[in-house]
Amino acid sequence: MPETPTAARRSERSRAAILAATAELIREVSYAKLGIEAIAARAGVGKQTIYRWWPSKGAVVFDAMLESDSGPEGPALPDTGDIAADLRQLLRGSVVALTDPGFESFLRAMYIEIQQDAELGAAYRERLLLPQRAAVADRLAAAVAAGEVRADLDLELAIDLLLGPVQMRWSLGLGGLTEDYADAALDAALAYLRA
Amino acid sequence: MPETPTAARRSERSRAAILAATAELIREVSYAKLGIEAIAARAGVGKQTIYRWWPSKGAVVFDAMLESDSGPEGPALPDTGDIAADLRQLLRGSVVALTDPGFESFLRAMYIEIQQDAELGAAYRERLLLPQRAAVADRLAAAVAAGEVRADLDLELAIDLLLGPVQMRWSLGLGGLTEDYADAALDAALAYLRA
Amino acid sequence: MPETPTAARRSERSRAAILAATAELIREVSYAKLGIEAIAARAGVGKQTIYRWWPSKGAVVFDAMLESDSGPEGPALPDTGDIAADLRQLLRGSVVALTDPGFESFLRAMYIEIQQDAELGAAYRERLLLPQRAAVADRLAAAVAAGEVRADLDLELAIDLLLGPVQMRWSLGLGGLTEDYADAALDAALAYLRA
Amino acid sequence: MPETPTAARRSERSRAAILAATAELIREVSYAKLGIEAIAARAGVGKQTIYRWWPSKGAVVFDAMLESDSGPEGPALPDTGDIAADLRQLLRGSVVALTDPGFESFLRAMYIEIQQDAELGAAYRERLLLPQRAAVADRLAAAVAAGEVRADLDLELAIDLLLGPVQMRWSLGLGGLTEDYADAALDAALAYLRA
DNA sequence: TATTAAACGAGACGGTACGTCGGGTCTTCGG
DNA sequence: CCGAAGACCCGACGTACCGTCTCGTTTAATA
Repeated sequence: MPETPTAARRSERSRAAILAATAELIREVSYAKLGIEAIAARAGVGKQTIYRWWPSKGAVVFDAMLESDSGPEGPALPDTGDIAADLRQLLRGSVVALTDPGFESFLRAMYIEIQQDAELGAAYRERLLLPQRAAVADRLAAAVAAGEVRADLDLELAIDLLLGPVQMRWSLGLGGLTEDYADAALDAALAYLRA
Repeated sequence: MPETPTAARRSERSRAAILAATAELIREVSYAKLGIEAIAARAGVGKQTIYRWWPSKGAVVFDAMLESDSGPEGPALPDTGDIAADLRQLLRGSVVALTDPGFESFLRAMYIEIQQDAELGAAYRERLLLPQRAAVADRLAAAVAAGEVRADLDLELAIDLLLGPVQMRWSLGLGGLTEDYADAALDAALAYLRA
Repeated sequence: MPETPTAARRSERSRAAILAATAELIREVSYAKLGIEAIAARAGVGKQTIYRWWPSKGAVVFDAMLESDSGPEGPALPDTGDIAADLRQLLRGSVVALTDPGFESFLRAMYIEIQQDAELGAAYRERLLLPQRAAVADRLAAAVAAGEVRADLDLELAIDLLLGPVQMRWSLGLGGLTEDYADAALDAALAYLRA
Repeated sequence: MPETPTAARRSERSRAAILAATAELIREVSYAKLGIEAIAARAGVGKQTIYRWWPSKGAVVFDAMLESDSGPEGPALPDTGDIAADLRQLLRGSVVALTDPGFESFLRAMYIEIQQDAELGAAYRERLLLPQRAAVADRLAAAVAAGEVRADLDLELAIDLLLGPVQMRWSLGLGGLTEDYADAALDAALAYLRA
C-alpha cells in the first residue's frame, strides 16, 4: 500500500493515455465541462489511476500541455545580433501561439487555474513562465552589453513592456492579435529600450 | 406567460440581498466553491429567484461587482493639463484596485469567466473595459492636441502599453505591483508617447 | 458501462440500511411526505445509491415491507381438518394485521401505489397477493375433497366473499374491524360455501 | 379583509372552469402528476382562486367528481319487489361504473386520498359512501319486511358481503370485473341473505 | 349610477424535494 | 497483485411545484 505511489511501478501506458485523452477533450469541450470521469473514460483508465498521480484537474491539464506537440516554444531565443529582429520573432511567435486553436485551449485553462489554485500557479510560473522570461532577459542583457539598447535598462520592466500588450489583449478577449500588431507593439517598446 | 420575467414585478429587496450575499461570499470562498445555493441561502432567497433573473453564476458575480462599493473607479480621468501626472494617477489607481482584497476577488472571478463564457466576456468588455479605455483614449487625444505627446500617436496601442504591464503581472501572479512599479511602467511608456 | 448495475458489487450494508430507514420513516410520517432524501439521510447513504437500485419510492417501500418483521404472515394456512376453524384463524389474522400500526402503514402505502403504478401493482399481486390467495384456494380445495363444503365451489369467488368484506371496510376507512366482525363475516360466507 | 371568503361574490365561471379542467386533466395524467398549477393554467385561473375555495388537491378532485357527468349513480335503488333483481342491477351498475374510464380515474384518486387524508376520507364517506349504503340498507330492510330474506339479517354485514368482492377485485387490480362476475357474486351473497 | 371592496388573473416569492451529475474514496474482480 | 471498473458518500446542480404574497383589473353589491 504505497502511501506515496511508487513511481517505479507506474504504468507508462496509462500515463500517456490520460494525457492524450486530456489533450483531445480540452479541444472538444469547455474547460469547465472537462471532468476527471470523462478523461478516465476516454483514456480507458480507472479514475483512481488519475487521482493517484495528479492532485487536481488543473495538474493533469498542465502536464498534458507540457506533453503536447502544441506546447509553447522552448525558452531559447535566437541571437542574430540584431535585438529588434530577435524580439520581432518573439512577439510574432507569441501572437501565433496565442491564436493557435490547439494551444489556446490549454492556455485558457491554465489562466483559469492560475486565478484559483496558488500551488498550480507557482508551478506554472516556475516551469514555464520564468524560464521564458529568463531567456528574454538574457537576450536583452546581451543587447545591453552590445550597446544596442540603453545601458540602464530595467530588464524585468522591459519584458513587461514587450509582452504585456499582447498578453492583455489576449486574456481580455480584445482581439486584434495580428503580426502587424506584434510589430507595432515592438516598435513602441523599443522607444523605451533605446531611449 | 413571461418567457422573460416581468421586470416590473421584480423584488428590489431580493435583488439587493442576492448581490450583497454574493459580494460577501466571494471574499470568503474561492470562486469555484461559490455556489448558487450558498448565495440563495445567505440572501434568504429561493434559488429560483436567482435563476429567474440571471443566466449564470458569472452574471450574478458581474452584477454584484458593478453594485459593490469596491467597484472600479468610474471611467473619468482627471485632466490637470499634465498628461504624465494624470496617467500616474491612473496607473497608481490600477495598482491599488488590483491589490484591494475586496475588488481583487471579483476581478479574478471575472477573469475566469471571460476565458469560458463568450457572452459574459462581451458584456464585461462593453460595460466596463471599453468605457475605461475610451476615457483614457480621450485624455490621450487631448494630450495630442495640446502637443504634450507625439502627434502620430496610436491611441489603442498607447493604452495597451500603459496598462499591459500592470495587467500582465497581476493576472499571471508575478507580484511586484507597487506604486513604484506603476511609476516605472509609466516612465517607460512615456518614452513611446513622447518619442 | 453498467446500464443495469452489477448486482454482484452491491453493498449489502447500504441495502439493509435503506430498507430499515424506510421502515422507520413510514411510521413517522405520512407516505406522501416520505421522501427519497429523507430515506437516504436516515440510512446514511447517498441518494444515488437508492436511485441506482430502485426505480421509484414505491418500489423501495415494497421491498422494505417484504423485509420487515411486520411482514404479512406467510402464505401457508393451517389445515386442522376443520375448514371453519381454519378460515376463522385466517380472517381474525387479517383483522389483526390490518389494524397493526406497523403493518398498516406499509399496506396503505402499497394501496396508494397500486392505484397509480401498474408495474408495482403487478409486482404486488405476484409476490404477495396471488400466493396468499393460492394458499386459501388450496385449503378450500381440500375442504371440497373432504366434503366439508359444496362440491361445485367457485374457489376464486369464495375467496372474494371471505376476504372482500374485511378488505373493503379497511380500505374505505369504515371501521368496525374487530374479531367479532371477522367471525360474523366468516359465518355469512360459510352460508355460501356450505349451501 | 374577509377571513372566510364571501361565497356571494364567488365567480361561478371560475368554479366551473376549475372543476372542468380537473376532470379533463385527471384522465390525461396520473393523479400524482396532477398539480394545482396545471389545473389553474388549464382553467385560465389564478392559483389563489383555487386555494381560496378548496383546502387541498383532493378536495378539488372530489368536487370535480361530484360535478362530473360521470358521477356515480344516485343513492336511490329500484324497488321492483324482487330483491334479487334489484341487487343484480346494483352490482351490475357497480361493475359498469368501476370500469368506466372517466369515472375510474376519479375513484382511484379518491382511494389514494382516503388512505392519506382523514378529513377528506370522512367527507367521502358522508357525502357518497354512507348514503349509498343507506339506500341499500333501506332496500334490504324492505326485503326483510316482505319476507324475501331472513328475518335476522345484519344489514351492514349484508352490504359488505354484496359489495366487498367487487370492490376488492377493483381496488387490488385483480381484474375479472364483468357482469357475469357481478351475478355470481350476488348469487353467493344471496346464500347468506336467504339462509 | 357611482363607489368601493371583494374576488379575480397573473405571477414573483421563499421553500422543499426532485432526479442527475460529477468529485474524490473505497472495494471487487479479472488478467 | 496491479489496475479497470465501478459502487459508494456527498453535495451542488437546475427544475418543478408548493402555498403565500403582492400586484393591477374586473365585477357586483351597496350607497
